[in-house]
Amino acid sequence: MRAANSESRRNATATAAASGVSVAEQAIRATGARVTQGRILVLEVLQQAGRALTHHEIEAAVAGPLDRVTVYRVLDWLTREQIAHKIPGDDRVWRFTIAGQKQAHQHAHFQCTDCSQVICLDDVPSTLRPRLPAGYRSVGVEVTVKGQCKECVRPAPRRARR
Amino acid sequence: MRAANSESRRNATATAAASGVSVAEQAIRATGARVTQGRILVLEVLQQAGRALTHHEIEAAVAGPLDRVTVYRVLDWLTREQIAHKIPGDDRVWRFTIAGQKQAHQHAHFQCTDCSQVICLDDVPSTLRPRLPAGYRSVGVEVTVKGQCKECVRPAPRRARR
DNA sequence: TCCACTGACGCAACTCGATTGCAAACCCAT
DNA sequence: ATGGGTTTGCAATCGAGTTGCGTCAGTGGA
Repeated sequence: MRAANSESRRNATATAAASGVSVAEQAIRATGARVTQGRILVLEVLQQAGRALTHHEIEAAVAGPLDRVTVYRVLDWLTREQIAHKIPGDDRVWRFTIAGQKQAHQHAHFQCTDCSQVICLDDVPSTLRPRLPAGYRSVGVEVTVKGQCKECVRPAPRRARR
Repeated sequence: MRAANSESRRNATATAAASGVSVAEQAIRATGARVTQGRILVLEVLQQAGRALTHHEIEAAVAGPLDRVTVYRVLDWLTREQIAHKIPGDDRVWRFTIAGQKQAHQHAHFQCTDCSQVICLDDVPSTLRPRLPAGYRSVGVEVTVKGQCKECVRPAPRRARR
């Protein structure tokens, strides 16, 4: 996962390569907050992953320069800025993805019951609106599909877990 | 036999007093496994709570005789037997409810963003079936409504959290 | 370009829900 | 009642996430 990074990052950010400024950096600068190495690195990792990543995975992908706690804090900040999205899983571990634009309050995820991996699902029936008891206020709806991912459908399940 | 739930639950105490055997005990006996004090007590607590309870709340409700670890193990067993339902929350704490009959694979919860309390929602649009990537297998769908509960809608939010 | 200010970082210690190992206690079929 | 397989209680442990604090570095002004 590490080795592929710099390569694909260059591709994914063609415009950035031209301007010398990555899309990640632009997104961070747009918030008005400080643009730091940690924020750039973590955001780039998230942007390249096609799925939700755990803190562990992110830390490993960033590989080296960033402290464990810093990764936590950056992720927390990204979540507060609504650049990233924090997902609770069945293994008591947070997972993070870049937050799409449309996904604001209606979002769907798939979580594998075997390896706990989480991916985002795009097409959600946005008409979903369960009835709440009187006095309750709905802010958003999360839909999580449980099942087995492509790898885990086959005989030998991946043993990931965390 | 397992699910004598809904209506008889209200009279659980009375029934138990009359017959000497609680609905909880009956449900446990129906599994074929051992009927122990711990299992009976925990299940009764769950049956009487109208909402999802944390391990802490259950331990407190059982009040005394049961070890912390035993409560964990009983809850784990109840979940495996599908008598109870284990819900991941936004505060990294498991919550448990008695599992209804119909709710097997389609289930909805409400979780308060302020106090983290979880309640079960009954009427879920069972037509919900998001499209998965090729090779993925769906087992069930969980719908979680985020928002504020009756208490937390008002000015002063409850400070529960864990 | 330099400087000062403030927010971010790194490190270490800590929290707390949950899990595990093992001996003793318990349930229940015989 | 009894044997033996399950459960329980206790203590130790795990691990994701958090906090406190001194230092470092991005940023805006001189």
